[in-house]
Amino acid sequence: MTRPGRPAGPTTDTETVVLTAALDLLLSEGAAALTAQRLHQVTGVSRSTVYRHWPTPAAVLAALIDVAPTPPAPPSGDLARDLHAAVDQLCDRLRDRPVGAFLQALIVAAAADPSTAQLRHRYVGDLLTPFHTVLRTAGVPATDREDAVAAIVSPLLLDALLLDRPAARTRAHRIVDTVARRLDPASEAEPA
Amino acid sequence: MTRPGRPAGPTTDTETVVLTAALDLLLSEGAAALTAQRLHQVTGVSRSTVYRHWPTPAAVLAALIDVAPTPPAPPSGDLARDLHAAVDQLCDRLRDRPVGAFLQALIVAAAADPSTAQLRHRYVGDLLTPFHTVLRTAGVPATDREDAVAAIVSPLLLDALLLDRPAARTRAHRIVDTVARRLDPASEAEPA
Amino acid sequence: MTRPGRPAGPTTDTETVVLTAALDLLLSEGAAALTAQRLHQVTGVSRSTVYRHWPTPAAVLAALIDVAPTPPAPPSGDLARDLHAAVDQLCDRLRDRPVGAFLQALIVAAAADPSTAQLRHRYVGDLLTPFHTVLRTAGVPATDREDAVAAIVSPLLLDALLLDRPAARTRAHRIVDTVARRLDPASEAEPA
Amino acid sequence: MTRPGRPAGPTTDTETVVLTAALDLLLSEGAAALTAQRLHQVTGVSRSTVYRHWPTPAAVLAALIDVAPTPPAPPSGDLARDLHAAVDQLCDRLRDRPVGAFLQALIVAAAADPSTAQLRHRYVGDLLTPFHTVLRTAGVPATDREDAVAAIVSPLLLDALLLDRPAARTRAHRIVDTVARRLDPASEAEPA
DNA sequence: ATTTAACCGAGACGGTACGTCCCGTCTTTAC
DNA sequence: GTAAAGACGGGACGTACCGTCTCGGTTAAAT
Repeated sequence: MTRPGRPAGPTTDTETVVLTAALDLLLSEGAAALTAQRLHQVTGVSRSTVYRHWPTPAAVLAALIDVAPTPPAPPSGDLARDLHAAVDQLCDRLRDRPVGAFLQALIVAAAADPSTAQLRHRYVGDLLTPFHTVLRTAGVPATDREDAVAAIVSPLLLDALLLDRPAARTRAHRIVDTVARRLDPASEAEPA
Repeated sequence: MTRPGRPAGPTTDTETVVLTAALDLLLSEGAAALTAQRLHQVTGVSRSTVYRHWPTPAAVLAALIDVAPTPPAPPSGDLARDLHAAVDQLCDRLRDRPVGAFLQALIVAAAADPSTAQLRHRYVGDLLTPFHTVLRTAGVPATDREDAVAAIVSPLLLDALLLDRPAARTRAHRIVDTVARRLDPASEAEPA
Repeated sequence: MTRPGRPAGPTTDTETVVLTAALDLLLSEGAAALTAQRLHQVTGVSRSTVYRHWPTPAAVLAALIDVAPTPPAPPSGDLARDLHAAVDQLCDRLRDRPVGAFLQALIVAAAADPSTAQLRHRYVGDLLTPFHTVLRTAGVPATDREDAVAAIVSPLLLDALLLDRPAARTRAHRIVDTVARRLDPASEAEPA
Repeated sequence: MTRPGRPAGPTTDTETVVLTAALDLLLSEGAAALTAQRLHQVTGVSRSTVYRHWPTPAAVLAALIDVAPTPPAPPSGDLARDLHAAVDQLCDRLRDRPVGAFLQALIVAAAADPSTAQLRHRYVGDLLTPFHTVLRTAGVPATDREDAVAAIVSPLLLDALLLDRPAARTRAHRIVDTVARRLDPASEAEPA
């Protein structure tokens, strides 16, 4: 990583600075704040520079999402325990990480730039992946898998997206119990 | 004590003209198009007049929602049949009526005007009401009711909101079957 | 064809109410405040009514000027005394009455409505009339009369119009002395 | 400690273009035309840019006045001749240059922005300066000086301001004769 | 007493200007 | 080659007036 030319200067990594501030902005002011103008005001980085790196607010959003990728899924155990673990992890991310803000931002961005839809689909897919993995590993057939994932995850996302309330973790665990009991009657798991 | 002069009230049917166009705009261009400017361009109604009637885009949205109220709930039968009916009705509304667009618009509007959240909560509540009614009539306890409604409705809303695909009607019916079988083992209803 | 209607004129004293308020407005806020809107706010008289009576702000101004006509000139005496009296009267009007405000208003109004110029010329003429009368009575020839009136009156108007300071009464009297001494060397009048 | 980047300063001659057009506008349409909107229509320069340079019409007016400064006073000779020269110069400026329009504009501007008064006082002062200089050089005491300047200049300004007629040059010269004869009886100058 | 028209109030409507803000592009300069 | 500074055109925004219009209520005069 040799930088040509410019010998002096602290060479602050502009992208890091801006993206960090962008994340703060997204969480504090919402998706509409991811503007070149706004980022300039917050970071001091010149407006021209911001435009050069990310020509559109959607690009900033995409960069943000790429920067904070989904952490690897839990190893594995039996069906019920793994589902509970995945629920806990998703609830944690909905609480601590900007997953909710990301989802809202992805909808808001699509209002101005329809091409964002693809990014949104990918992001939702990433959120669902752990659950699909667990169920597929347990040998659940595709249709049942779809239904189960939908019944478990959708309510959590809806809480964050439409009702502005923390993810109903215990309700999600109850639904997991129901699902697990139906798909794998042998295991009579207890809620976490 | 009647004061002289002409009583209040808009003489013309400006509101009708604008709201009709607003609905078209919302469906064709999304929530960001519900601007006074845009409505003026589309309807020919003066920008001042649009502002006079609805000072903010959120007001237009609210008026639109009030104009298209939830149709009355179905009469009643047994649990499974009523749930299936409610699912069908919701899927129809998601397909024919701008429920999906409304939901997206309500999120977009909240980005600029946080006071829209209340409107959004009310709207989602109205969507859930039929299901709650059916389950309460059948004597299902509150907690189970919450879980059931969440498991049934959330996936449908999420399809419209995040994945831009038509409501997965058959999956919803399968989930209704599961739920109904668990809550009311007597009925062994088949999917419609 | 005798109609049994009500063929009378304006019954109420709306005009009085509005014009009184208009005068106050002119003095307190300047010529730009003589708006139908503003008069409505101040008087409570409906905007429509104001428009009905005076279609344009210039009309209000004209009505105001007609309402406050120049009081009759002083009877007469010798040249110097009469000139001093006229100066005093003009200074009083510049101080107490809205002559200064009228002049400014007449210039401001002309910016929006060039037809006001005629009104302005008439008004200035009325202000000069007493001086011309006095000098003509004293037998001063036309050219000298013009010069004398200009030298005496113009500085007073300029103070009010351009320099926003009270009329320099004593200076005016000094100029009158100079003029009178030159035009009528017999009279060695003392300043008032 | 030179910071990187391009230093300030408008690259193009936008200001020249706009101010030239502004002068034309002032003379052809009056003070009320010195609007950002109007300047944009006339010059093609964007409205934003006009606002960026002169946030208020009064600023445009001030810039115009600064652009056309008073030319240097005449060298000097005896009292009467210098006064006649100053009168001629002022009459020329009232005829050729927009002094009359400036004065009207300064009054109109004050109607919307009282802070313009200061600018107006300064401008009138500049107009009077040559006369004061001449008289002071000739040793005329302060009070007489004030009277003389007022008697000579005020009629000229009033013609331009209130009566919309060309400056009465010959009358001004007659008044100068009278004044000079009184202040400096040695010189029995004839009108130029 | 009834008619009749002048007067007035309330306000909807289209239109225009205002001043502010943001956006995206560009050029020029400095490192 | 990258960053900073900022001028510029363009456009939307929300507000404020303006002038016109219609509608409805009141009232004073003339029959």
